[in-house]
Amino acid sequence: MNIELSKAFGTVVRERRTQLKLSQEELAHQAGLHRTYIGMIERGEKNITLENIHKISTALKTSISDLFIQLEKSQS
Amino acid sequence: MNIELSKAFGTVVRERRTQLKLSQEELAHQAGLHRTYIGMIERGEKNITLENIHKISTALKTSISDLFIQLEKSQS
DNA sequence: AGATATGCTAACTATAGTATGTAGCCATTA
DNA sequence: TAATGGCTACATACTATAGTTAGCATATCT
Repeated sequence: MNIELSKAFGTVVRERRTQLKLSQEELAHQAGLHRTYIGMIERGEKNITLENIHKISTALKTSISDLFIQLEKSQS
Repeated sequence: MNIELSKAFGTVVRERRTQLKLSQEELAHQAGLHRTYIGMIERGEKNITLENIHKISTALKTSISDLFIQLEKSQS
């Protein structure tokens, strides 16, 4: 599993979540996921699937493409 | 599993692959994945993970964000 | 101290990932 | 006509790991 990519994705999620002043628990609830799972994603410990990427992007009130634009920006 | 989203993603992959005049087998080889797995992805039968999204986008000589921009364009 | 937020471990179960084999379609060539 | 090769669909089946949860620790507030 590509740890770097998952970590970068987790960082983007965390940045967006804190911008919205949401706790992990609040984001988890919005996305229909568990609190500890959101923590794992933000720490890059899981290789997230497309369905959950979508749930999280929706809960963060943005699009999947926007999250990856942010991610790719941070890589360059 | 959100079948619609996976199907839409598969369609984007297939369009891009055929544009590049690659067979499923050639794309699979470029991405380090199996031939039949690419078929499943294109048909939307699997909830693909971030790591494999990345492998496929690289093999398709594009970025993850670009694939989802295409996907979101097709949805609207 | 009590409340809130997050990290981390450990388990379980659901399913993604990998692969083999078969069959079908559509060209091209004999 | 039929035979061959390239490409893809589909049906299993196995094994690796994503997804889900509970519990406890740590840290930072008021």
